[in-house]
Amino acid sequence: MEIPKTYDPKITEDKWYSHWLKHNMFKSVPDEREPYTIVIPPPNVTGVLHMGHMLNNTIQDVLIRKARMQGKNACWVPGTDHASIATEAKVVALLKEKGIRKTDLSREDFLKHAWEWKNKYGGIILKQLEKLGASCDWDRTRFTMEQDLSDAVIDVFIDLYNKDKIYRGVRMVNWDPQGLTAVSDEEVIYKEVNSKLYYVKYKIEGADEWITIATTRPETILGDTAVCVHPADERYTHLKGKRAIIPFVNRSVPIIFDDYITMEFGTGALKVTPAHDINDYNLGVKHQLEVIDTIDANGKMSAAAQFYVGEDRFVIRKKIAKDLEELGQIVKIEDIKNKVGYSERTDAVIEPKLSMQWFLKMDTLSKPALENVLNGEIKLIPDKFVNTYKHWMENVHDWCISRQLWWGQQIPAWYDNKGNTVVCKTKEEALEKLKVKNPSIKIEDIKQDEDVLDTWFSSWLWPISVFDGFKNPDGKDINYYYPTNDLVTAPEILFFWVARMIIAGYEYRGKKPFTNVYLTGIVRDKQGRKMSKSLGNSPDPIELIEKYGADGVRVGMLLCSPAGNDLPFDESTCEQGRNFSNKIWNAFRLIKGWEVDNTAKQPENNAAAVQWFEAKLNEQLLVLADLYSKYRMSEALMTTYKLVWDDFCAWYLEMIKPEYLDGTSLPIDATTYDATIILFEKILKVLHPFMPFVTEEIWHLITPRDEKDCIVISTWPSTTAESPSVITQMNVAMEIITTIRNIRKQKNISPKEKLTLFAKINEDLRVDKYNTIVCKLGNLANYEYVTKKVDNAFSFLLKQTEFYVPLSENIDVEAEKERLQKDLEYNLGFLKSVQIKLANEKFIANAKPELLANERKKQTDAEAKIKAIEAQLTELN
RNA sequence: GGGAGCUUAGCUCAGCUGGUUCAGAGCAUCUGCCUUACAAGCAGAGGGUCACUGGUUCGAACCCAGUAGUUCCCACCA
Repeated sequence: MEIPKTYDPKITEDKWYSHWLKHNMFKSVPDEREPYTIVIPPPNVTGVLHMGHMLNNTIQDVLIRKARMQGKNACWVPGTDHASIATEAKVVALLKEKGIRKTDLSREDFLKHAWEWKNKYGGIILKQLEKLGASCDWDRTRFTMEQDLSDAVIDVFIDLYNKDKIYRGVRMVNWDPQGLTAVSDEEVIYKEVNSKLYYVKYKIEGADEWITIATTRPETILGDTAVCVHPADERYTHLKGKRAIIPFVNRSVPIIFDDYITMEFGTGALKVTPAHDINDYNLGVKHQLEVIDTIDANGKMSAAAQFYVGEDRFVIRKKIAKDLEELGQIVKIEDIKNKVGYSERTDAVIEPKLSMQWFLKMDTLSKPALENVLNGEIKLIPDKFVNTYKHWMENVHDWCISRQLWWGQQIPAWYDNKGNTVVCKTKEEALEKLKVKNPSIKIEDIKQDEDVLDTWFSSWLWPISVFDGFKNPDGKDINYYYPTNDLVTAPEILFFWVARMIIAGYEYRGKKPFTNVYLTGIVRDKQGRKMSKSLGNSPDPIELIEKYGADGVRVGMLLCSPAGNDLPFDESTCEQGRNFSNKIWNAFRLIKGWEVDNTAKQPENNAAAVQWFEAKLNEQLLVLADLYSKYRMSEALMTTYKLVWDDFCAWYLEMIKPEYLDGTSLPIDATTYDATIILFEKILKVLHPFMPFVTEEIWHLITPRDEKDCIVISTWPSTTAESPSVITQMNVAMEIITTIRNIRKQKNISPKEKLTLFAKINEDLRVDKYNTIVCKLGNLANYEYVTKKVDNAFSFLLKQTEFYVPLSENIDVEAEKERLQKDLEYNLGFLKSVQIKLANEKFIANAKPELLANERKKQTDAEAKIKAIEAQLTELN
């Protein structure tokens, strides 16, 4: 059979993925083995795969595949998040296209549309993960709004309410005027923007005097209920007890004094709008100011504003400034930079707004979550994030958990017609409970709270709820898989999600939810910008897979992604990944093409090569184990890459490759061939977590196998004791080969021209079994030992052995001398530096004994080498 | 405003508790090869005052201080 020259991912990827699924190779059920568990950070159900997911899920897949091969019961739980605000916004937009307004629909009808949408499009992202090769146990796919998970959310809410950790109250919250809901502090992103600072003068009541305030938000003037200055500010002390007149509305408001004011800012006088600024609100509470809510939920001026009613606050900002100017009340306008909060989900400017919301008290809940990260029970990788985590957890605010949306878990709070509230699961229960306070109540009088819970209030339970830990707290699954092992996620959601999962884990299982948190970097473009849909700078991962193959893209992503460092993504690394797939493919093609001689005895050089590569592989497996244990994924990949490309392909295969005679290939002896197959299969296994498809394809082509005998469930190669001498001996042979190649290059000798090599070597240093290898890879006709110098030959020195390569052309004696002289100087310098060290009493006194011994050895080695060079030089003269 | 991190070759990064003349890897570059596994390849080579300044030390890319640049997190300055 003719094997194609290049590896074609298109004909292998779908084939193997469905094969794996067909044979349930990703499936996990509890058994006697040690579990290894990862729960996926559930992507938004509205999402499509982006580069961040690619990175994230590639890492998870590498970890899970490796664990599976190491004999653990690997379980990767996939799923999606209902993402209430994002999904609701999407459905609202979709309905709008059809000419339907959300307000025209009942809650039930809207939810019907939303579920329809979810059922139709909600699975896209999971399908895309299959393209990447993600080895999730798809039978365990969960959705944060499916029945069991929603039940868990509601139970937890009720439980926390009963524990007095949840309360309801009117607070200043972050209002998203586009999403029409409150959002939590964490969902507000502050950006620095260019603004204008308007200096506006207010008339002092009953006096021919004005006070000038400075504001960036003139549109809130209509809601002003005071002017505030610092008590120590002498400019304003005479205004004690006076009142100011608010423009347009002509409202008389008190001038109050509070040391909250920064006298240096603006004019030192602040307009106070308790309804639309958190600081002003606090001042209002303190000084018992009236609260006038002049901006409605949509960010438009409300009736209470009296003027500009129904117009957008930003339109009004300009208009009001112009109108004030006409009134002669604008003193000046300055350009300033300030920070404005934007909604994480809708990117609308956040409006501080007073409203009735539900909150979760975080102070005591967060304690164990902080402790157990600080004491290393839960590890953050890289650990620099511990600081950030600590800071957040120590300053954590109460969590606003209610959202004015329909898509999500509706808050299980029930109200009667007399202002009574109960929290419980069903309306019927609520009726019973309310009857206590309100005996005449009928079920029709009971209304459920309209709000739903923050999405994160469901996803913080994810590691428990995916295993039915709430429905069945003593169940087999939860007890077996929980705590999970590794969580792989982006640092952006460390507080949103990771911290809260830890809190929930301790609160509801009394145990951590996971042991290691691997925080990936953020994928950026070449200019360092974050990849995002709005910037359009993110390549489509699926297109990349089409172009380079899933294995190529996986390698490309991982090559440049140390934990926690941002990843400047460049498509060229995917190209490197694709080339690597091809390299492996061609190694297979070479081996597969050999003719095997079952009777031939294994030549000594082949035995040496096999022995060497076994040692090398063993050595690198130990390196890999160490790197994996430290979650150094890109280094583990690079180590694998070099092992395969350099050691296996460039050296080992070249060493044992049968020679060609008269246009036909000689057969290879069966011993070497069999050993090579075994080694190659080990190589494939080591590669498999990174490159599942190409390795599976070759796995089946290199050896005929049962269809159930897949590399996915093969066993990770074991290691033995190290044999460093084999490696160092071969290193010498390799060095000789490289030097000969170097000489060819320098002297312009064709690689085809056979050379002869003479070595003036000590008997005890000779290891003859490598000589044939040297001859083969150096393309030598002869390799002979001599006892004295060879004339008219290029010479070089390795490990105190002189080598000579006789050349047809005459040796340029002067050039040789010069080269040797340089070499001599280098070694003299080196010797000197060692001698200085050894002459230093303090060094002798302080250095570790093994270091000292090493230095002494260096000294004798250098001396010997110098002698050898000097001898060569005198011979030349 | 507070805090954390980063700065090593053209690019992306290693360099563990200071100790080989210590400055490394991959990619890119350059040179020579269409050598029957692979030009998506082979062989070879060149590239860096380890951001800057000072200190500690027998010895500093590594420890300390300061400076500059840069990234991120937190915070209610109108």
